[in-house]
Amino acid sequence: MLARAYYHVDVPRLVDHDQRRAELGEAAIRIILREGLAGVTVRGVAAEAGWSTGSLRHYFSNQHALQAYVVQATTDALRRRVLPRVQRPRTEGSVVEQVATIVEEMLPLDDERREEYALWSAVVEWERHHPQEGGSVTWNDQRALHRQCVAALRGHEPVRDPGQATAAHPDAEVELWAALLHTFVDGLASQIVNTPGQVSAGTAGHLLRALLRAVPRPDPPAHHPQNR
Amino acid sequence: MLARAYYHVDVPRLVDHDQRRAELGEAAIRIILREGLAGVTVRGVAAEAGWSTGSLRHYFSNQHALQAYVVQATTDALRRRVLPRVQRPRTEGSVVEQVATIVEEMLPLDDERREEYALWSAVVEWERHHPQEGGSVTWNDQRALHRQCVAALRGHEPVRDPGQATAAHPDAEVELWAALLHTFVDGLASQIVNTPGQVSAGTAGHLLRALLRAVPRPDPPAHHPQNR
DNA sequence: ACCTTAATAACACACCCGTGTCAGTACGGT
DNA sequence: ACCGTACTGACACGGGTGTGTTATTAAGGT
Repeated sequence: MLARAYYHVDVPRLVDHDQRRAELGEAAIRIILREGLAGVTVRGVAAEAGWSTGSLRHYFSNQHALQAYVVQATTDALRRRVLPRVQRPRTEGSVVEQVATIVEEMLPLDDERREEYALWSAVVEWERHHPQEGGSVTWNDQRALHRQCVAALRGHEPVRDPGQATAAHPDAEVELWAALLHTFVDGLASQIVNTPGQVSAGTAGHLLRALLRAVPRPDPPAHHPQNR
Repeated sequence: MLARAYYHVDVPRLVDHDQRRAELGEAAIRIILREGLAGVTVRGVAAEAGWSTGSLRHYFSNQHALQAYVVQATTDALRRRVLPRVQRPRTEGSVVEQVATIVEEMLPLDDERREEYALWSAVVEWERHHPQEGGSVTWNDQRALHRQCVAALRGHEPVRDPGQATAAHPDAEVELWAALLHTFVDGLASQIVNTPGQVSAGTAGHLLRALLRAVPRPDPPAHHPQNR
């Protein structure tokens, strides 16, 4: 018995657990988009993946474990999808337009980004109902996007002289405007999804650019140079 | 038979239906605050009010009818509670401070306003899942608050000369800043409830006042005149 | 070739839900 | 005093859910 156990221990026999869990995650994401995170039930996910509940319970002992994994997998997938788009280098157009295109990558302006936003909202909702002592995970991503906005707003300073621009715009003020922008983006996203007929994608773009134009700059340009 | 029906028709016999429905509404509101709108079940509300499901179904034939009534009652209650606070006349402090106190009446900064915001979110969520052809009801309230912000921002113009201020600040620009403020408030509320440890009431107040100070004015004051 | 064991699937149990039905109760008009 | 009717509460049915148990299957090491 002991000798035999020595041979068999730690040998995954048939299937790749991680791959199976990934399949489950994809099925669960489809359900989240269809019915929300509350629709992620043991039976429902198993049926969506074409399994039985018993098989699913071999990989996730609890509904809680299942949902926790799905939240984690969704967060990772969103990071892989959204971050490259946000961090894509931008050189064309005015600075206002550059920052606007960065921010618009995060807004639910078309079906693809609406899906991403719905998944993101599900993750945030999960974290709100299951606060963990290690702090919020999504808030770290929020801060990453926050830093992205900071970097973009630094580019908002006079482009000719990037060396001493920090004197005109101290870090504190840039941080403040990044925080304002961050909050404004959350509000825009909230309005777009909550009042679909009232705030359209075009309206959101106009509001966003209007706010960006109001960011104080050392060099006041002509009247409407960055308009279109 | 016909003669008797003539005497009995339209005579409510024992209880006041409206009052009973109001009792139900209060019980349902307690459940919404505890478990969300999805927790408003026929059985749950009846138990919360101390009734049986059969009695409840005498007043609401469906769960849908129950929830629709609860949403309507909640909307009315919120209007009665929040609007007077928002529309309270403000004369003291700088204009930035006046507008800030107006906006802060709508933010979930303490337990009372957190409750109101939770109820409001439940109503918005209901309207998102049950769009009605008559347009959004809550959007009308949003627009009322929007107009309140417009009026407040008009006061943001030079106080000495309210007559010709409309020339310096045309209506379009005031409308734009009111919309920006409206969106910003939504984002602030969203951040406060979604990331409780990260955006405190004080942070929200600072961000709000920073944005308000950035509203362009014809008369640039001294460096930090309205700071405290 | 056999046998252990992971993997799977089916079922059972208890709970909660919406909804329908129906018998009992109490009030108000006659 | 009586009777109809609004009101009330209890139960039943069908469906869904989480979770635990158990039998069946198949693969891999010996």
